[in-house]
Amino acid sequence: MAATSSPRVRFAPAPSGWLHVGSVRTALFNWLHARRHGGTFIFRIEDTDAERATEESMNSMLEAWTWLGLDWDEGVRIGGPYGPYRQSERGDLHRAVARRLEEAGHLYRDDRTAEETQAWRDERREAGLPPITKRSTTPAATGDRPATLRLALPEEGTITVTDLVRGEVTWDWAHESDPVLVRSDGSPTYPLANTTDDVAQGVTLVCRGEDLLSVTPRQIFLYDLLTRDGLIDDALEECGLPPRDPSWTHPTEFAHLSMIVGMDRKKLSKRHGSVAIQEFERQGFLPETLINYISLLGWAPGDGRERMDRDEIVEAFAFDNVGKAAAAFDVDKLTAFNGERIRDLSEAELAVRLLPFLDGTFGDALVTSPPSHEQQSRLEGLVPLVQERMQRLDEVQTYAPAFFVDDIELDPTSVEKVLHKAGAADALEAAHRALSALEDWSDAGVEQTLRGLLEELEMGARKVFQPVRVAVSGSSVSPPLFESVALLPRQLVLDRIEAAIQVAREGAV
RNA sequence: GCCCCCAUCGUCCAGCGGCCUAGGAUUCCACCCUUUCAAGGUGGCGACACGGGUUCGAAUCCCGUUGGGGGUGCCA
Repeated sequence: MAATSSPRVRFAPAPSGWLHVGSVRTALFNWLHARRHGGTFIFRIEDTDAERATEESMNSMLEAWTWLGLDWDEGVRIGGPYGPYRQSERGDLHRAVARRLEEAGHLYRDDRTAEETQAWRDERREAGLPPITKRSTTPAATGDRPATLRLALPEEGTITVTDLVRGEVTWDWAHESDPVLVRSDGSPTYPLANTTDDVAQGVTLVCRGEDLLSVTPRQIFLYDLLTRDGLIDDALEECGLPPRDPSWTHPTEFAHLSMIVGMDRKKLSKRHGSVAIQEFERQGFLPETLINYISLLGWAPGDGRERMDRDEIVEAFAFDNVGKAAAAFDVDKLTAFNGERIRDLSEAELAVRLLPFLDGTFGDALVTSPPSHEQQSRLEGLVPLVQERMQRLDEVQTYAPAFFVDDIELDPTSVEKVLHKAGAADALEAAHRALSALEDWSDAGVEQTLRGLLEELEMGARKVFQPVRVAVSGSSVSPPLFESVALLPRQLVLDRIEAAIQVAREGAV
């Protein structure tokens, strides 16, 4: 059937905390697979744990995903034909499914409290026995206290899953503990909700983190129960939810992605610097850099390409070339990629991207929001001067003050190293005189004038240009000198040189 | 403890039995360019975890060891 050839995949995060790089990698690979094969990418929110799920977290995840320039075809906010897409709004369905499963004899009641179960597990472990809960060894519920509903998994035999990245993996049912599907308070758990929704929404391929690999056997077992005898369809109808497409079965393909770790091979965490996507935005990483870099964590197109845009990645993506080993997140390489991408931007585009780092959105406000005409043209003049010396957009903040603030502070080290050296005051006085008289206030004009000083003073370029650089930019490290001078108003440049002459004289005494 | 997964330069990947004296990227170092810092160019350092097999031949296949990771929840 034609309908089944079009994949349906989902990204289904639990909304607690921020979206971080590990989740983005999982979501991205799902998205890539959908786009590569003309499929559907579903953004579902799994907020069954009322204790941890927050609205704020959900919103920030959606924002981060959007910032990355990615979209979704069905899901929260935009809806779709198989909603709702927030699990908390599908509780009726999950309960209806549980009731039918129980009626069919697949579930059993376990009325031990969480504490009792935990104590039992500890005992088993101490005795060197596996703490596996099975129907045959669980004491019958008495009926007079709240009980959980557990799914009765097979007691023996094996199950083999063919994973797209891991190959064949086999488990022994005897080692699989019966999962709780319904808590003693009647609320559905992840194993129930996740599985039910995958089936109800026609998911064809499940791509997620390796941490969920061990959960796959019970999930497949459940998929089977749900689709057998139209159980899911009856439950859907009972709850007044949209029916499934008749061609759907249940997820048949799995892809478990390895973890992303820090450079120390430990689980990625705050200790490794940024993990939240918004943090990268704030630091001046381009969304396209993140997409490119993250796509290369555990995957490569196979032809040696590394710098790729989104469409190129979509075209080359395949689970066949996804690696099994955990990948370390290398900020240095990400940063190098980012620098290259910044250089690839047009000057106009870079100016737009730089604005949030100048208007106070991120960091100090050096320009008004929106910028004045004067500020805008100054920015446009600044862009070509800084473009090739930035790895991250936020670095513009080290260069920008000299161009947007009248009073600059002179860097003490630069003063010491440059202004307090013999000849500095002479060079500055000569520069002041020459620039005062300059008629053509342009890159070429300034260059010609300042170069002319070299012969006149019989001094080396370094001896002449460095003092002027410190005077005008405030530091011995700055964008190109002539262009910087030409970009500023003459009077401002002359004032700065004059101020620097005072400093140079003081140091010489 | 038990179950499962993983293992090529510091890091990310290529390699899928002979093309490998192991290739690219990144990092680091050197040199060139240069008025600073960059960018750019050139070159260099740097890895098949270990031990057994299989084979004419192994980074590639099998077994074991070691080392990492995940799971073992009324979290997801």
